[in-house]
Amino acid sequence: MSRIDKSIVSNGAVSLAKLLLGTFLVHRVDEETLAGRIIETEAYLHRDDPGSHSFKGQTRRNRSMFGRAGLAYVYRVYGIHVCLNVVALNEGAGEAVLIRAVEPIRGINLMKRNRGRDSLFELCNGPAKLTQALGITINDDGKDLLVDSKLYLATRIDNYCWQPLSARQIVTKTRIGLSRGRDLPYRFYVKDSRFVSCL
DNA sequence: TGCCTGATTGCCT
DNA sequence: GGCAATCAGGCAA
Repeated sequence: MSRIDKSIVSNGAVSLAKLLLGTFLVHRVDEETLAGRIIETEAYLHRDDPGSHSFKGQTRRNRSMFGRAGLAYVYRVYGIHVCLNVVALNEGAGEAVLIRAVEPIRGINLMKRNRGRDSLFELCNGPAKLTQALGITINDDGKDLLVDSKLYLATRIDNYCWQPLSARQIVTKTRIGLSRGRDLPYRFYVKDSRFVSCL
């Protein structure tokens, strides 16, 4: 088992958002392993980022976002969906990286059942789609993605192995769905991947 | 206490 | 392109 190293998540959110591209998100449920390759991320900072949940300070909802680097910050949005973040930098920094899209690698049949649809490209191409596909819930908020036995980040799975992407393999755009902070270039995705949430 | 909004998705026209 | 679903957090009163 090849976990993500602490030194990686100790980067700031912008740096971590790019480093996470190509790594693997793994969720073991019962006897099955659900896993995908991270294709699209967004960075959320603390001060100077009005689009971030942490911008106005710590609350009960965003408490995990101020936890130590590598924790999962899972929140409910629009009353229906949940989204998964990886906390960045260090405890108290209030920085995190939203996982927006994943390329399904393992457990695809279960993902299809969880999602109620069949197209490979519709399983994990959105922040709330991938949590649904991987069976991630609000109860996973605060779990340590570096050491948790069920939900964690990895640099290798099966024959797939992560190596950091070069700058020209990464596309930089503005973030999706924000009313504030929409001009900041904090969205990143793997160039030419068919698994992004949108272009 | 009440109102408004949202780091989304999917179905409708 | 429009819009409903659905509810907790945040803030005003």
